[in-house]
Amino acid sequence: MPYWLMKSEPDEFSIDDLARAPRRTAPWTGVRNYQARNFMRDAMRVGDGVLFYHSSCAEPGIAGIAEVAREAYPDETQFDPKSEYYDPATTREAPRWLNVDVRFVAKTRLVPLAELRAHRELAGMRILQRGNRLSITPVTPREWTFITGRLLAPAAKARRR
DNA sequence: GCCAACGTTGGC
DNA sequence: GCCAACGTTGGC
Repeated sequence: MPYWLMKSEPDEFSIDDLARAPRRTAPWTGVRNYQARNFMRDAMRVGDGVLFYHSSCAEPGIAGIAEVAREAYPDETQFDPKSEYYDPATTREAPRWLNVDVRFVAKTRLVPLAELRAHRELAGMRILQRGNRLSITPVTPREWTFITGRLLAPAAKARRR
């Protein structure tokens, strides 16, 4: 199953906001980058795993786990002149921007960027590459397993001893 | 606030 | 289609 990392500025929409959302589900609106949009449109499927990443904040890093709850459909904010994501160039007939819905799975400890960088196993992650700015990036099954199984479950590891 | 990196725009 | 200028992202 495919896995993803999705960035959000916690001041705008945090893992806590997702946990408090009705049915713990929210539309991932505001993506205005074609590569990120295409991931949603072409590859994201219901049930895909999502690492919820907090960016542009005091403590950037992975803050929780979510899952794709609905496949891509037109992003309403592109039609709303009052929205900061308004796009006057798009139309209802041919919407340019899409969003998926994301459902809360778990809040985790904050795994800081520096910690991700410290592990060889994660060296290939898109988020760690120089100049990476994509707000949605694929995560390999290996990376997913390493992060969710090892970085996020120290208790389970301790029990095994 | 700085700055590197990258995407987009628009003139030609 | 090229490419310089400009805007944005995001860590520090």
